[in-house]
Amino acid sequence: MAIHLYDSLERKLKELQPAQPDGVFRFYNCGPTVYAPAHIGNFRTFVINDVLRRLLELEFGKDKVKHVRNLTDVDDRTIGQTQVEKRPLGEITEKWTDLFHADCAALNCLRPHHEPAATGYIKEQVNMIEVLMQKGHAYRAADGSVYFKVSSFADYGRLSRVKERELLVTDATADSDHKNSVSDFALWKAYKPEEDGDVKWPGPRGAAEGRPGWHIECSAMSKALLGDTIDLHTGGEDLEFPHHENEIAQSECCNGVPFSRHWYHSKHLLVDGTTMSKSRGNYYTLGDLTAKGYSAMAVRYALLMGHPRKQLNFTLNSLHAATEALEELALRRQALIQDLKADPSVPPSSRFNGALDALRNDLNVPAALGAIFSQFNQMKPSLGYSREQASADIAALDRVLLVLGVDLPAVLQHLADESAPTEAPTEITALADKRWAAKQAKDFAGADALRKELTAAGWAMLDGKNGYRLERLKG
RNA sequence: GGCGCGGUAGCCAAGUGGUAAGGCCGAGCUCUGCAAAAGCUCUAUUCGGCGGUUCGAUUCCGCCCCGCGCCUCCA
Repeated sequence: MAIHLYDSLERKLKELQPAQPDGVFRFYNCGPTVYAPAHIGNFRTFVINDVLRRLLELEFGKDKVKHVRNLTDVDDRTIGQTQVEKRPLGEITEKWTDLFHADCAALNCLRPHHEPAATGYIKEQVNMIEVLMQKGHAYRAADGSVYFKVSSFADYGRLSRVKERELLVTDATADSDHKNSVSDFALWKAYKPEEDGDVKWPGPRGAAEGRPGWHIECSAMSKALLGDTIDLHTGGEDLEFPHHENEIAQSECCNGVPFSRHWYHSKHLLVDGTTMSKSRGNYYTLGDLTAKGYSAMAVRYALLMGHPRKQLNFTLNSLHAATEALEELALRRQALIQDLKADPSVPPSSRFNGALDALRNDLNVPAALGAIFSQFNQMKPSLGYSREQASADIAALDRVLLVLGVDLPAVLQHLADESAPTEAPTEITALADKRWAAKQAKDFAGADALRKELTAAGWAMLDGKNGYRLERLKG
């Protein structure tokens, strides 16, 4: 079964295949703007793209996928942050890039093969703008900025059906600076000393010094790293318009060939049934969640619980469900291996092919998870489940979990860290010792009374054969 | 106003023209003095409402109600 993915441009499921004769699948995923910590909504998109990349690698081979994801390190927001923090742009973007990478690693996202930063490709962007100006698709405005002339590209609006829209004229659009038309968008922004600090580069021929507009970076970096026509371009639903619409216009007018053969947009994450916002108090970063004791792997799993093309409602409740589901999987896989002496390094069975096919079918992750559990629930060391079967089945499980990027050892590690004996205060250990003694003396009434005291004090006493463990009660 | 999406058990969430995956929560049982752990089992006659098409619709069509997202620099 081949991989089929919904194409936002043609609005139908299409098979994914590399176009180039080298058989390498080229895909570009719009990355973060590094001016603040990324939130879990951002990560839903990146995790989905990570699963897609892993699936492509399974399908075409590990060395047959080229994944590029950019870092937007110069734009209104990053520059705005230099004013807030009173630090140079580079320091700020480096700081947030580092955190982004740490979060990605914790979420078990593979590093893209290339992660170009916009400031590293100024020359390529300037070149592209110059070509667009030469071809009459762009013009210099009075202040030295350069704008793309939307009316020069007949196909404009095909992706987002923008022509069918009534553009809402906001202050931002009405304040068209020096644009000839509200639809035109900036390719190059002339330097404004009062806003831009020392952020500026020499501009395209005939333009003022300044900085690139947002959209051009993806066009230029995609061209530089993947070529004029790529196999797939992805991003969050919000990027469909104007960002991707503008990218198509720039790239196709510059290169004269189709920009991307396939477009894919994942839907946004909702939190508590509505869009995330700081004022609503439903805005989470990965750090916010891990600080509450949840594992990053559980967050990844929770972000994968819904279909990528449907808004997913994330709640602390669903994160708890994710945590429990993952632990169940990890613990039972481990128990199977131990009980049956299974060896997962054998060739995989076909047991989880249904889950894999669900992924190949438009990245239906929730269906895949359902298939995983219903199959996994049948892997019981009861009647006739042999070591050989278990080995091959677990190998198959591991393969599909690898595609999902679900790292079970990390789950077990988190579990171990969590239940590591926490230092109990001496009065608690004294109570526990007393209870243990009472129990040994078969004074069960006394033991129960002491357990109650411990519970009231917030501690659970877990009896073993030869001793006990104390665990802090949650909540 | 425009574009688009969705309403499936307490929560999250797949799905199909032929009669509802899965996870969480909850319940019962077994097993251990108790507790925990583990094991077993159960948990939507029903898919927002009303019509229509059909032998048959949650799945197709129409209308209505409700919710959500996006609409020039937010993944």
